[in-house]
Amino acid sequence: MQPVIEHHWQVSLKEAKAIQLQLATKVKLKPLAVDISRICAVDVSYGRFDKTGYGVLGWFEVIRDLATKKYICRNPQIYTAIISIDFPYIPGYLSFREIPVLLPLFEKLPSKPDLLLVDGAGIAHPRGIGLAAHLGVIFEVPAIGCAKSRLFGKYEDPANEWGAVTALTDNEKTIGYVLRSKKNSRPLFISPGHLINPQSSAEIIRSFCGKYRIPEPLRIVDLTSKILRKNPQQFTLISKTVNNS
DNA sequence: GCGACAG
DNA sequence: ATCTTGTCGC
Repeated sequence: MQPVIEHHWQVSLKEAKAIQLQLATKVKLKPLAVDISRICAVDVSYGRFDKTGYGVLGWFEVIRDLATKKYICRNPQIYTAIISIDFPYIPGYLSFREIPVLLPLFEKLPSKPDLLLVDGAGIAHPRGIGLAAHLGVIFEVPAIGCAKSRLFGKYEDPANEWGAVTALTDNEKTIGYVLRSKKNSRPLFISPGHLINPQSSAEIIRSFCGKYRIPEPLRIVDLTSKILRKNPQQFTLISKTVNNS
């Protein structure tokens, strides 16, 4: 799986902004059928003091439980890479920090997934192109952004009950949903990334949530990235581009 | 100028 | 994101 759209990653803030404005025009929102069968989830964790990025891409086969309407993940395939990150963390520019770490992982995928789940914003972003939207557009694949906190948009707190949702808006326009994926836990901020709409995004993420706040596929890659950071020697890396130390 | 601010 | 022990709620 190769990007359909290529651009430089080592850019200035100004160039990064220009790239985002250009890519934002390519985002397409549309309903997505819920009978997805192959999905990907990605996440990146960081080194304590150095600029090391620990990227994880999980490939899962999913089936939907007819009774509970929840998705169940099967045959997980985990891809990992350890790559030096040079772009700083600047709210609104997370893509330029994390995507370079994930690119070598996507290269190894035999085919496109039906859906990509991302730990970050979709279109609920100052320029409408958060990490999930950026990935969706350059790979031309349906994507959903599932962030643990708000980056952009207005909302009211959803009721403190599993599954409660409220709209995430921008000038009265719904750009995503705030979902209480677990009682007594902070809600999730869901927004479409590409080739899906706000409603489908929230429905699908909700169907991936069980007893934990984070939906299963994202929780698995998140936990894996932390294990990778602590114990990299137990993994077969797709790529390793970092200073020896 | 001040506050907000995914990971 | 990362650091970090106990502790409150389900």
